[in-house]
Amino acid sequence: MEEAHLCVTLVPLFNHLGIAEQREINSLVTHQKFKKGEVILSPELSAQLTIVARGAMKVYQLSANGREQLLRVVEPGGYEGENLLFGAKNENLFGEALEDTEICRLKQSDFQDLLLKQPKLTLKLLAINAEKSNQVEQQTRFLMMEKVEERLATYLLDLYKVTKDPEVLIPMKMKELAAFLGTTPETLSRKFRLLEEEGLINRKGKHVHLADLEALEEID
DNA sequence: ACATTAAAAAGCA
DNA sequence: TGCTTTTTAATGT
Repeated sequence: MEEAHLCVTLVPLFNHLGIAEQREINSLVTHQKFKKGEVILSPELSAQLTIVARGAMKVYQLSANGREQLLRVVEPGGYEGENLLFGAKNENLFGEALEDTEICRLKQSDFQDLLLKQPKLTLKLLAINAEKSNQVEQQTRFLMMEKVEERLATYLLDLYKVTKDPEVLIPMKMKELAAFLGTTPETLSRKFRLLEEEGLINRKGKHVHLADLEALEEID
């Protein structure tokens, strides 16, 4: 029994169930390991529930020009693909391992059987999905803002609101932040420099000091 | 205003 | 050092 890998117990969706049910679910699940950079989810292989047990998976879609639009980062306990299980044919949805990552997959038919047997699961799924659509709202709120400057300022202020500290640390690579904000690393770099020249921020790599919070709020 | 392309500079293992 | 990430500059949409 080398598998200390009851990923079912890690997942909010399942971990409120009794041990017997968890065992049953776990027996339906297949485990996979991915190395950093490997593709976990692609449009063809996505008719299954994918759970992150360890590591992190970024979920993104490709826009017309082939640029990626990052949607979210799924961390241990999170999952992706539940809407696909109900028939929503999300075409260009991809998932990639940000680091060495362990994944559990549940087949569509098995998952549907589970929901029939465990009505509690259906409610839990609904609740967790509601939170998820909130995050999607936040993302579309970024894309509705016209200027990159504005999106960047809003992002920095969001980090500040979380920590209450004007010394902020960008938690991802600039390349990924650019994708998150819907722009390129080049433009992002220029906007950072612009804000620095205007005296609104100081930056040393990924450490950013928010010098003028009020002015950042007013960008638009 | 921003993207794209190319290339230099800076970081990191 | 050799590879990856970030920045700078020139040019295109």
